[in-house]
Formats: sequence, C-alpha cells, structure tokens
Amino acid sequence: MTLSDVARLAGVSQSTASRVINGSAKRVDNRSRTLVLDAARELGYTPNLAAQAVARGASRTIALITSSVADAYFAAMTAAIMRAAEEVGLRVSLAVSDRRLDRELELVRELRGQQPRAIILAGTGYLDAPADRALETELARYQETGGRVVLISRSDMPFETVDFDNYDGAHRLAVELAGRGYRTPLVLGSAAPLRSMQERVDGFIAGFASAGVDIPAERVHHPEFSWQGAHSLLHGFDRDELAAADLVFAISDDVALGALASLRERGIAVPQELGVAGFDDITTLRDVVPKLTTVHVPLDEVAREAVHRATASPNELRRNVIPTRPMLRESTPQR
Amino acid sequence: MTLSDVARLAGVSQSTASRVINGSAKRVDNRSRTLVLDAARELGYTPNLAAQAVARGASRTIALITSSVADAYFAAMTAAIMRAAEEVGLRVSLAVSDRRLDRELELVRELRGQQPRAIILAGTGYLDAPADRALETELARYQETGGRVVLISRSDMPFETVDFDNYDGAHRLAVELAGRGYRTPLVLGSAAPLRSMQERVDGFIAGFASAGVDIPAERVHHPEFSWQGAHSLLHGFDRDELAAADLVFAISDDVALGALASLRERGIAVPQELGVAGFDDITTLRDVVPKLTTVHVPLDEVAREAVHRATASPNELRRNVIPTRPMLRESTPQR
DNA sequence: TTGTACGCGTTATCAG
DNA sequence: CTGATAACGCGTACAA
Repeated sequence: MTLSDVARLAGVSQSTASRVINGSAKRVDNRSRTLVLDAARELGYTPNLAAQAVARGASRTIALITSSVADAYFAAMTAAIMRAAEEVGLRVSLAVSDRRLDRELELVRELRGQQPRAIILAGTGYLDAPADRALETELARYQETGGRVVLISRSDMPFETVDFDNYDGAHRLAVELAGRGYRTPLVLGSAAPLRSMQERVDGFIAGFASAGVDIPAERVHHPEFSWQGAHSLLHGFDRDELAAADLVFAISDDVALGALASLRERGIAVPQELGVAGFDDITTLRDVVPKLTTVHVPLDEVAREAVHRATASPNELRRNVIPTRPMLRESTPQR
Repeated sequence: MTLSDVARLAGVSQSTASRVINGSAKRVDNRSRTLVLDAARELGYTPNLAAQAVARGASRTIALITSSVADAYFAAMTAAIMRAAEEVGLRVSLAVSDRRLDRELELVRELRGQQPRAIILAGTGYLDAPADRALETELARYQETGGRVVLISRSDMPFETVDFDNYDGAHRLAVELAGRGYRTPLVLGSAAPLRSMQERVDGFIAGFASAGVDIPAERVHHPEFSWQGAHSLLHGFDRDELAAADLVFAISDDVALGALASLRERGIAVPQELGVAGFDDITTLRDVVPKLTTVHVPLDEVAREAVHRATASPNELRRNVIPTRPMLRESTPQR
C-alpha cells in the first residue's frame, strides 16, 4: 500500500515510482511509467497525503473557517468556496467557529498544523475585539511561514480581504425604498458588534438620509444576530410601536425572516401594513411569501476571488470591492 | 517552529518535548514540562499534523462525504456530524460529491490518502449501481487497512450503517393523512434511483393501502430529485390532473417546496384545494406558509450514532434503526 | 533516464 | 524520568 510496494511490484526504484505517480518531472521512460501505473492500480495505491505534505513542506489544502454550516448564507458561501477551490485543484478543510471568537483562535491554531496553503476566514469580523489581537498575531505568524491569509467581508485585520459592498448595497436599497414611499423604517442591526453588519445599518440610514428621511436612533434596534433574535424582539414590541412604522429592514435575510414570522404570528399583514426587507438574497427566499426584498450578494464571485487571492502571487494586493445589488420584490410594494 | 526548535529553547531533548506536547505518557518531570510549555508558547509552536499522522500512522480525522452543503437537509446533517465529532475530539474533513457517483469514488480515493480514522458517507445510496462496485471495493480496501466505514441511510453496501426509518415514517404519515380524510394523493418520488427515497414512496403507498386506499401507479411520479424537478413537473400537469388529487406527498421537503411553489404560481390554494406533505423536517420550513406537514428526522441522533460507529470498537455491530416521526401541520388539515 | 541517499517533523523503542 | 536512534511514507538533490 506504500510507494515502495508499488515500486517493488513494478521492478523500479522508489524514486521512479514517485516521479510517475505525482510526476512534476516528465523525465521518465514510457515503459517504466506504465509499469508503475499498472502496479499502482493493481495494489489500489493511494498516495499518503500526510507523508507528501511532510516531504514537500506544503499541502494542496486551503483551510476555511466559517461561522456555521447550518445557516443558509454561510452554507452557500461554503459551497461556493469549495467549488472554486476544486476548480483549481485544491482541497478544502472546513472548520466551523459557531461565531465564537475564542473558538476562531483555537481553529487557526489547529489548522496551522495542517500546513494549508492558505487560511480563509469567512466569518464576520468584530468591531471591537478582545481576543482579536491574539487571532491577528496567530495569523501573522502563519503568514510569516509562507501561508496566505484571506478575509471575506471583514476588514478588521491587516490581511488580504475580499469585500463586497455592504454599505453601498444597503444605501441603494434605502434610496429605492424611500422612492417607493417608505418613511418610517424600523432597522434591525446586530447585538454582536459585527463590522459588516454595522456597515449595512449605516448605509441604510445614510441612504434614507440622502432621500431626506431621517431615521431616529430609537427606531434602530440590535437584537441577537439570528432568526430567533429578531423573532423575539418583535414579539416584545407593542402594536403602537409597530403601527408607527411602515417598514422593517433587517441586516440579513435570516434576521428578516425571523421578523417576518413574528409579524405573521401577530397577525400583522405583510406587505399591506408593513414592508420587510433583508440582505444576502439566500436561496430560502424562493419559498417565502411574499417574495422578500433584499440585497443580492454574488457569492460565486466572492468565492472565486477569495480562492484566487489564496493562491495568486502575493504582489497583486489590490483590494477591490465586489458590488452588491438591491432586489426589490413583493414584500416592499409602492406605498 | 518545529519541535526541535522548542526542545532546543527549552534545553531538553526532542523526545521530552514530544512527550509533553501531546504526551499520552505523564512520565515527565514537572520542571522540564513547564520549560517545554513555555518555549512552545514563546515560539508559537503548532504541531505539524501531517508529520504526526505519518509518525503515528493514524490521524484524528474522520472524512465525511456528503451530497451537497448548499442543500438544507445535508447542511444540517453536516453540521450535526461536525458537532458530534468535535464532542469526541475529532476533526472532520468534508468532501462534497454533488450527487455524482463517479465523484464519490474519486473522493474516497482522495480521502483515503488522508488516512482518516473513518469515512462516513452521508449521501443517499443508489438502488442499481454502475460504479458502486468500484466504490465498494475501494471502501473495502480502506477497511482492510484498519479504517472504518459508516454509511448513513443507505444499506446498499455491506458496511456499518446508521439507518432511520424511511419506510415507517412515510407509512405512519400516510395512515394519519388517510385518517384526516385524504383519498387521492399524488406521490413525488425521485428520478434518481435512491434507495431511501424509494423506501419513502413504498412506505407511503403501503400506509394508504393499510387504510384501504389504493394509490394507482399513474399517480406516482418521479421528477428529478430537487426543488426544480418538482417545480417543473407540476407546471406540466393540467388542471384536471391536479383537481383530481387532494394531496401532494413528496419524498423530501425540498421537493415538496418546489411543488408548493408551483401550485402557488398556478393559483391553486394550499391547503384548501390541495394538501402538501414532505419529509425531513428541515429548518427552512419555519418560514413557509402554510406550515408544512412532514416527517421529522432526528439528525443529531443520527450524527451522534454515526460518529460513535466511526470510533467504537468493531465488535458492536448492532444495526438499529432510528425512528422518525410524522409532524402533522397546517398544510394538511382535516378533509 | 534511473537509482542512492538523505531529509521532512513526529513518534516510539530501548537503553541509560 | 530522559535521551539517542530508528522508523513513518514520500520528495528530491546528486551521482551514475
């Protein structure tokens, strides 16, 4: 089952076998090549990746740290990245942080041990970060030893970053919604201080402001960043509070759906009484009535870019921002 | 960054350093222990997992092959398995087969190279299998070299299998629905010959039969196994065909939702004109109106059992079946 | 083109 | 309790 087994059966040296099996060098006779290949097939030989990694000092793996896989958004992101990685012949080693910062650090430590070509962090960055310093030095260390670090949608650390335009997407959405006649939106941010989420809130508020509509601070809330969080927050509101609003904008579709569910349970008609809008454009939306207005994030593009950065030469450090696009749908009709 | 660096800085031999870093053996002086630990921290040392795997001849990894991560059901399954694995201190190496059988074989080959403790296949098995023989021998080979193979919900190969009761769940659901007065169900199976899906169809039909209701073959369809598949199939039906039915049962929630969307688009009222039921009880359902009747699959239990089998001693080869549970909801009211 | 020999970072055996 | 030393499976100068 080892390479020497193959070599012995083929009647060649281990080096020759090595050359044909992974063979960057084409400098090997055709006769011995087929000999080796046949032997390998007969023995059902599979190269020991660990040994290869040790010998080479590098693996063909990129490590992906994501917040969750059960969540629709991150699941889609993960899928996109795995696809993009496969396209360039890279394996993906997945780790899930469950949105815990300490766990993130732990994972980086663990993953460093895998000697991956790159580490991609697809979680959302924190605004003020207790353990982030430790995380940053750990990543820096990794980078010093030749690894590459790529962040997705979190510019809180000085590494290669793939960004999509949270602020602008929310801004444009807000402008469109103001144009449709909305005047008193309720904004659902995130209790966890996530940078990209704050950008969405800021962009949204600025967008309405640019249309001459001011959103007072008391209409901006920060529930726990989840379906549940929005759901229970809205359950806590009294009817007057909701009646005063004509729109709920949530920083993610997941949060928006939690809000929508709560409204439904309370018998508030969407979109007749209240419009609802989210962010991300997750697949789940196809099954929701009314069709949810949101901001589309081109995950495939993001993923491809991230993998590209993870592998390309270090000198092209451009930091371009991938545009997002508002998707106006049934949940926010003309007012 | 290597163990010898740590050892040198600590002023001990490499062996001692090795012992304290991973140290199954506690047979090491406290003085040198702290010495090593300090050195390791100072250098930011991370054990090279690949090297460990080579030296030990085994890794702390289990490989998971799943059909998809974008799909809600498999995403939840993947999350559950990662959680269960983490509980017992195992890493999970994830690979996605995209439901392609040849890819599955390819992945097993690749993953074998990682020398994982076990390989878990969480895809759905095929009834008749062209490449399956190759897959089976590849897995058998892996098992011969000390690896463990665990199948989830596919008893098409002679390996350790974690099964949940597809047949029985569908059967009980059918009985309940018959009890609610449904008499002319439309059944959506899977064009791909997936064993567990066929079991659901069989169980459902048998359930109705046991209630004295016969489901003729022309009301059992086999669209492509996806949201899209069901969606376009239903779009092809004429109204009479649909009017003759009082219920649509789909073998998975995903498929059911595709059907539901199609019905909605065609202006057919659910559940007033037509009931809808699925299978899996995916999280997405919380956002769907009307609340979908389905069969609950206890994924956490399944995952825990799978990881257990992947690690437990080989002699406890009991093949218990995890029960599923019908969930009657709004989409199938009393007729 | 091929083979020999050494090194990769660890673990494990076996004397001390 | 500790330290040489031999593996582990593979890649790769270097020499042939």
